[in-house]
Amino acid sequence: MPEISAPLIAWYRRNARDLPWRRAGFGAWGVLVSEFMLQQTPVTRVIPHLEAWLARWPSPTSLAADAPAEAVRQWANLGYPRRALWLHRAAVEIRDRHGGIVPRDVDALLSLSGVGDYTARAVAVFAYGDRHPVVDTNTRRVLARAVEGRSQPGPPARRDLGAMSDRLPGDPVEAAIVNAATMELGATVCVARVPRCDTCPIAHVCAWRAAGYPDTGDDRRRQARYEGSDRQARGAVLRVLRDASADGIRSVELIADWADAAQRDRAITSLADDGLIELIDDRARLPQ
DNA sequence: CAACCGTGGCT
DNA sequence: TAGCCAAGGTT
Repeated sequence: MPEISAPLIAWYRRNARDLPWRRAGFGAWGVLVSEFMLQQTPVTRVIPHLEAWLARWPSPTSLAADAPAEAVRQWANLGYPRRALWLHRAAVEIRDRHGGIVPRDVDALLSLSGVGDYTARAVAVFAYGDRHPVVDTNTRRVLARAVEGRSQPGPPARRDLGAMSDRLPGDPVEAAIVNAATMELGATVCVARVPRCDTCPIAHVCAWRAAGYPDTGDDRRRQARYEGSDRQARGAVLRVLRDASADGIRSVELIADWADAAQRDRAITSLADDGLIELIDDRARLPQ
């Protein structure tokens, strides 16, 4: 496969979106918060929440000083609210184990709650400028097409990290740009549904294009239906408690009119198991 | 490894 | 409209 770094870097310099976390001096805490919010949530939805979050909690220690309930409430309707809980836990861990400074070491980052392979390396690379492969769903789609000649990536695998690492320049600054540019290309040009190959800076070396854009199938798992799901019930419970006072409300009044009573009970107990709500006597509330 | 975990916009 | 998709992580 020919060199793709040079055209990617040139393209990125001209076409990168102006995103808050790309501003100079945005800070490792801001990058970490942004990466939590960006897990499975579109950029356009994240930006206003990110700015409100950082205005309220400009440091890990400021967040750690508040109750988890405040994090869950501030998270609002961003989705996957356990990310709010994990981000709060990570802030406590950063305060207690790292002197309030977001760690730079990948293994230290990986040990934080809610931080996995992607987020750990994204912080190390984009906040600190170190040289690591950063592999997200965009990266995997770009590599699947440009390198493997497939229409869609397979399920995430550990070897994706090595595959990306192999094509990073040796210079950490350039490597960081290639990481960001590959993600950006996947997010804006080499998109999942209708790719814009006519404007792609690496079309001339794309294996998928060379093969005539074959439909190689899609072995990704389909998302479970949301309507009528336990997740929907959990979301409804949590929405009520976010809007309630700190005392919460009586458990029997939680989405009392939910059609499936067994599902309602499952939602409440599983949320309590997850630590997203507390059940005290006959009441339910966010975790204090 | 597969299942599970929210929410909203887009086609 | 119903399904797809989104800067993933944990169990």
